[in-house]
Amino acid sequence: MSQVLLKERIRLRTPAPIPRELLPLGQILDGDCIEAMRSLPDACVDMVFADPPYNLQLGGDLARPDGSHVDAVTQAWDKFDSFAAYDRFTREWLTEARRVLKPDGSLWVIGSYHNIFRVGAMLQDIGFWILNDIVWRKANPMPNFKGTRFTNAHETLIWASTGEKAKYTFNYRAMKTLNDELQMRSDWVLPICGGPERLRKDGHKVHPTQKPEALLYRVMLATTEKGDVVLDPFFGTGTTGAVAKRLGREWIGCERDGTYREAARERIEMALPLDESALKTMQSKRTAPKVAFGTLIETGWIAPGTVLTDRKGRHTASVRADGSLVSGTQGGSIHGLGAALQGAPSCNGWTFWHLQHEGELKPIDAIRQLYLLATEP
Amino acid sequence: MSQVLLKERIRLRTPAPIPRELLPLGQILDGDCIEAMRSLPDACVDMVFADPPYNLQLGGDLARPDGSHVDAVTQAWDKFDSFAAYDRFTREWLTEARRVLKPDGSLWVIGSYHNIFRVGAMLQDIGFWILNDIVWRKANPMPNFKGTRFTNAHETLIWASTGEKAKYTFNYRAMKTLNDELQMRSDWVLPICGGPERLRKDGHKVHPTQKPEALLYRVMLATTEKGDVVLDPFFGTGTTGAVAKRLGREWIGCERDGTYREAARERIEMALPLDESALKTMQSKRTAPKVAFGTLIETGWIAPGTVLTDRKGRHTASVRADGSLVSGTQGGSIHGLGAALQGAPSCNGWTFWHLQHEGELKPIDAIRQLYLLATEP
DNA sequence: GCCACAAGTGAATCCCGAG
DNA sequence: GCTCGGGATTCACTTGTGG
Repeated sequence: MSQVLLKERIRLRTPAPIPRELLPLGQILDGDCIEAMRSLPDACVDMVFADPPYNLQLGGDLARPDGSHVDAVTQAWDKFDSFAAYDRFTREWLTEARRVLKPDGSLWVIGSYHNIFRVGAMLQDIGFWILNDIVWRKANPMPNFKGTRFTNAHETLIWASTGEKAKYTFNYRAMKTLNDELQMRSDWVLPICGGPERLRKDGHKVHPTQKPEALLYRVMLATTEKGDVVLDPFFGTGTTGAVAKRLGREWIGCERDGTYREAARERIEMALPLDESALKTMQSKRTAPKVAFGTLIETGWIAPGTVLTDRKGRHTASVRADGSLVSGTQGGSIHGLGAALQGAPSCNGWTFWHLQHEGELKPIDAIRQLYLLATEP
Repeated sequence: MSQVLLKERIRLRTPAPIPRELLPLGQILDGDCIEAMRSLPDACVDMVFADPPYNLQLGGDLARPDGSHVDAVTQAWDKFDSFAAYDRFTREWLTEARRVLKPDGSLWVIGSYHNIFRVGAMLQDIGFWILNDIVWRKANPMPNFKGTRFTNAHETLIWASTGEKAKYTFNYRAMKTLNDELQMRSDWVLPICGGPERLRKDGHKVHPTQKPEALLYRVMLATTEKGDVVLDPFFGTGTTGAVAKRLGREWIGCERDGTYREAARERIEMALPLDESALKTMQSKRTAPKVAFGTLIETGWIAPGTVLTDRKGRHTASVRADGSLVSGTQGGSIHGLGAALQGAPSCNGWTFWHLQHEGELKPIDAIRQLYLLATEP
């Protein structure tokens, strides 16, 4: 590593990235997820997707420390014990998840009303910063047979960054495209996992709570980049792995049940990765190559002296050779002058300023689009 | 009282009911809700509906893309120093709510991801038993203006009994009728409170977070009987009181803000019948299922990489992972790219684009029909 | 009166890289 | 850490205005 780069890393307190070959990519770690995660280095994964047990009877993990028998009379206290035990378990795996996450990574957890409130409160306590709660609205839920409550027709996911100020990945444009050019909302309507997707053996479900691949597809497409590493501490039959493989993401799983591990391996083996061109998604302007207004002047797409107006013709300005605008005695960048004339704190000059083009009044952003199209490789 | 009844009460440890004239029915108690609730006897109300502060923790100002200013919740009542302070507050009012609830009564709380996980965990800790979590899917939520997250399009309600073995009221039949003879689900689509229902004074909303009457209507119709007493510790402008009056329930409110109390009194006095549109909304069928093209990709009905053509095979395009299409150097949504390739101002991509399906060239709309058929409840 | 169009608004944890 | 400034970013619905 060059001295310059090394110094830069030290200055930014950014640890060197973990070499990929040191990570168990594409592997299902055997055993308890907390132990398994402890075998991973700090800050090595880009996303954690967790589908923890919902119920409070978690067997070995949640046995009382002293192994004492619970008397039926003390049932109320037992509940408190169960919640406390579940909370301890939750704190432990969330803490490990936080440790292995890169600072700019994010966490997803899915749960139902039995556990999601405890998980959500705990992850806030630990320092995660909730970005959204997402409702998976099941298109075809199981009815409430006894007619005693509302049909439980949804599950809740929490998406959280590693802290209030932390950066995170959100592929806004891809989500908007996926949702017919409307912003993707926090409620997702998706069918439950059934049909050929549902893993079965001898006519029985292999896993009781197999999640639909569509759910993981949206999660990963929204909040990871191609090549990112996704960790699933409750791997089950490997939905996370299968979708990661399809979408060109790396994955690591933890699962202590051998039957699930075996089913997951087989399944992921069969999954087909998408090819490069299909994986490309609509990119936002933020990540698109930047074009300065001055470039349009230099390259002759807009001539110096051109008169720009706002959409209503209330303000006019003239383009100068250096790409600045002048309006009366005021001058400035397309953004600065637009803001000044409106008395606004800020202004996107690209959409504020218009010009006559082919008989129509068009925002100068349209000219930029033409330029981009023409110079596209 | 007969000896038999008295013995029965003793056996069931059921205290004699509180005489109604000792309760402040139809009154808004002035002051802090915890103090106000302490003035009520034990086990005297059938339902508590609570809309506590959400502890939003908002940052600076937020502007819309057009530069206008978003009117945020900046009231002092939503400010807490820390999660710990919020938790203390939550524990106190929940404890009082539990005390004043009859054993067979139930609790409703509404919140957002900022607070609902803490409230949910706390009420479980205190001994409440969650019966359902309900998602209020807003028909018209505020968008995410900066494109940084999923549009926060829902709020969460928790419905809980006083304990695991407690009885509770659930009017199954009424809910099924309200939902066009289908079981009422845990996700409710309702518009936010606006229009003539929204209380305004001098052109400004009286309360920043007034809840729609349709929401309270469904809550009360589902989980109380006529004549039941409903307590709202965070009464605000009295949506709970207005709906209770409409539905023949008794109500008690707590509110420390005089302006809110005054507005609530006036409003409940008027007891305007729910207007036609609100009623219609409440009783309408679920919204027609809308399927985005992206959903067909996520759910595997159309694979990324699939080649689409128009009916005559003049144009071809390839499907990408986010549901966008790419044709040569051009990309876009099914509608946008269709329009661009034809040089048309607009295009219905669903009927324009076709694919080979079972040996025939079919419009992609046919696949959407198959998907709808398969996921129909 | 009606239609077309413009303007306003709702519980919101709402930018980010360069220097 | 900070500031500075370029420039990216909205959906459904209601109300008001002008013709």
